[in-house]
Amino acid sequence: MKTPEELTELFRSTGRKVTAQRQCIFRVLQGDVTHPSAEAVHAVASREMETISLKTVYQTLYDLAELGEILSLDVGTGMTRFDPNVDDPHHHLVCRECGRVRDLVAAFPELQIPKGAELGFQVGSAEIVFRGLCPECQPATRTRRVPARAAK
Amino acid sequence: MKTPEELTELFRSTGRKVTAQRQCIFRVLQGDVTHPSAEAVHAVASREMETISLKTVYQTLYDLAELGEILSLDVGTGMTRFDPNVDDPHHHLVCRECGRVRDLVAAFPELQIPKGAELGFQVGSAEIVFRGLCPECQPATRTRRVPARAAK
DNA sequence: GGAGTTATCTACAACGCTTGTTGAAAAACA
DNA sequence: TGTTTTTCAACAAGCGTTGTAGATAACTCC
Repeated sequence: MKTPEELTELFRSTGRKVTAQRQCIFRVLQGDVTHPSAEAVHAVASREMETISLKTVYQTLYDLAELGEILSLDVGTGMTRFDPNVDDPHHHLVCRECGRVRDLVAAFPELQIPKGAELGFQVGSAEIVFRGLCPECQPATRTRRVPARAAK
Repeated sequence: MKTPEELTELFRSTGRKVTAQRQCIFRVLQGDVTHPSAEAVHAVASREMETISLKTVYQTLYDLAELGEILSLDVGTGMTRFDPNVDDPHHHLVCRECGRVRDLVAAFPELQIPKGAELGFQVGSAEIVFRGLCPECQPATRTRRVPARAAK
């Protein structure tokens, strides 16, 4: 995601108006690595602007996603999460206990679909969700392995 | 997923009662590869039992998922999809136009998380969603490639 | 800097998917 | 068949999200 100042420019240059609410949201997202939900963004923004409405947050997040400045994700936690990191190609780690989401910065160019298995689909991208336990939700001991198998 | 007869057994042996509605749902799911939503299952079941309620469908799907006979998936199409294929380890192809979902039967054992990139997560599984266009939604020409890169 | 134009704001209501509640009905077991 | 217990259908409500309204603020052009 660009800086709040650059986003101000970008919004203006694409015919969008720049409001205090929007700049507040830019600031909230800046450097956020928690993949907040709209509600979470709203909660933080509210600390600075008590009257900001959830609808405004949704609208601005939608605009940012349309401009390619953030990603909207559905990782199965029940609500859309937003990711300001659009520069590093990455996938996601999702805690199956608390729903915490973190970026896993890595490309997997070796991901080859076996011939014929694509069933006629014209595949454009692949998203990987790694499920497990975040540091806070882990019991005492800790091991590490990645059996890339079936879904949820 | 087991056969309707085996599911009947399984339900009884786990203290669940077997009703006509449930057996109807077993039959609807049997061999379904379209990853139907609860609504879709309900629509098909309704053709056989006009009065079957959506709630009953949800409840039965939930039971089947609990018994490990089906998988419930969230692939970002706005509603939970259900997959009776729990025997083959597989991932999913999702059409970004129509939301169609198909199984991609393949394991990717080469999916290694770079050291340190897991941020302390204890990773247990990986789900891959391949996004693209299904045969029905494709324009005339057709190419094939899999740049496994960033998310949605 | 001010008036006009246009987008955005808040507040509110409604949406789609899913789940809780209820009394009635049906399955299991004797 | 009678008794117990689960499940049923119908209804309403919950959640995250989106539509609508008039009021307000940002931008443009003078």
